[in-house]
Amino acid sequence: MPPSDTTATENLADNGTDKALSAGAASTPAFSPLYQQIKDLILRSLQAGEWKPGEAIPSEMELAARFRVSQGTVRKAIDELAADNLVVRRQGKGTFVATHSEQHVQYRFLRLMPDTGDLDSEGPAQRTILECRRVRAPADVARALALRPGDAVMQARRVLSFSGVPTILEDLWLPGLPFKGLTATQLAQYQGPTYAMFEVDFGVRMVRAVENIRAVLPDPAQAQLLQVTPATPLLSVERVAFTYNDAPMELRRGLYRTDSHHYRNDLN
Amino acid sequence: MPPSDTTATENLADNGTDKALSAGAASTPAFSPLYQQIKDLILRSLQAGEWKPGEAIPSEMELAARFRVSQGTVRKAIDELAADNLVVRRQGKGTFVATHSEQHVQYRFLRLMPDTGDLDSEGPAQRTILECRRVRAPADVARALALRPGDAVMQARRVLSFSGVPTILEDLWLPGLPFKGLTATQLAQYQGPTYAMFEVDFGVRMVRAVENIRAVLPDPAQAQLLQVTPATPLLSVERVAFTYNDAPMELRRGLYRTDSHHYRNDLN
DNA sequence: CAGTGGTCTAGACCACTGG
DNA sequence: CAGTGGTCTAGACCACTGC
Repeated sequence: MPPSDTTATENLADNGTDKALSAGAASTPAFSPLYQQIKDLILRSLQAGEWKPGEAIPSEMELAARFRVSQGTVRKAIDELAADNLVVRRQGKGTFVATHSEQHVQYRFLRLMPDTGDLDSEGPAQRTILECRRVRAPADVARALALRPGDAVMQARRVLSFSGVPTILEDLWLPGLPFKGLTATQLAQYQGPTYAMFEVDFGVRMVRAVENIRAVLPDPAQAQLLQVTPATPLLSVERVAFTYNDAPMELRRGLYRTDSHHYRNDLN
Repeated sequence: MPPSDTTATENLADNGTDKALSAGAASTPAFSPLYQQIKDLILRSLQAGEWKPGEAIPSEMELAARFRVSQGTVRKAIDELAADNLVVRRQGKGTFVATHSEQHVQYRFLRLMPDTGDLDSEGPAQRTILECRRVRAPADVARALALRPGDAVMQARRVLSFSGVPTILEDLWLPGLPFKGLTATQLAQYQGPTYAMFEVDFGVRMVRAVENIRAVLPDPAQAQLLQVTPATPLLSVERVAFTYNDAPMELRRGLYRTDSHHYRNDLN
């Protein structure tokens, strides 16, 4: 138990009778339930890498003991973390840090589906890396990644093909510091989702993302790479992916062919 | 309390000691926790219209008494209904049947956002109804709506404009029986979301939807209605909306201009 | 079998709403 | 003030996993 943990728990109730529900500092009038504080503490540990993706976090009883709260309170905290896909519960086994590897759906963020057939009846996508280099961030990229214009970023371009048909042309932009040393070989060779490779090789876990979608026409170069005519309408999908803390960690600009695939979205 | 309610509760635990967690019939080996059974019962009441959209459902204590379970079990059932957006909890007031009227976000299912500015800084969309008539369902429409080809359906076509700019061209297909009597006037005059009108005038509440998105070029007629050239790429958004029971109740084919708007999607 | 998460209960108290 | 949902606890038991 690191000393930072002790500091962090000081604001919590230290027995079952007198509760300290409000945050310790008098400057924060905001009420925060205990389970939320517990959730934040666990979140901080996840962020700090106390448990790696795929590993089990301590059992509910252990966490309850550590934070001096009841199991039910820890349970509610973990319930929310599970709802946020940060953690996965497995009855009889434990609670595990979510990972983009070994996920029941192989591509958690890819919403492109073949028009006929199931999820990945096409098998895995073939990746062709066209480019991977270190460059200075253009203004728009810098803004999206919360960097200063001119900061170093890794930029990669690749084509994903399904059943031999080039279907997705993507440009990836990654902040230079955490992704220092990224190579085309890495992008090409890694088996499994690219985000899984980011976890393993760079310790960066993507937690959520936002996509902005438009219909566009490709320029001649893009058309050639996707083997379509410049008059073929394509889906432009601009994605910003975030780690913990809502820190943007990737800007991805994709062009999707939708002649035999479609972008699927479930609205609740 | 209708007599059907008594029948429905017979399978539940009738005191705190001996639980009857599994479904009553021996033919169902599936284990179902009590709170799930409660959830299903409440769901059935919602479906049956025991409480109308916007109305309060009974308090947790009342429901606990009615079903002979603890408040905590009812709470967990309602929590899931709230997570599914079927019900809205308001502390100090009660739990209310969700409705497309008076919703904090006015267009729950419309993901098109202006490139600049906030949600509805543009004000409400102007609706132009081009068509509204009773027709026989083509094969593809019938399939989407779980009808037989040739069954009667209502078909409507409209243009939505933002700040005077025609932006969305939509074709709506609705099953003829529940939507008998739908008129263009109704579609044009109703203040608020169309789905709110469906609740009020037809008792049909849309609960979830699925959208399939592609990039397409408009045919000449479509281009003219949206005031774009036939070479302008557009988003094709095909939506199927469902009521309770996952019964499809609407097929909507939309063409979205994305020159000053974009389709936004949050990935978790 | 012990250990994990999952369900259920009963009771206490808190925060918010409205009369 | 009474009534609502929201939090927290303590303890019991169930279902699942793996040794």
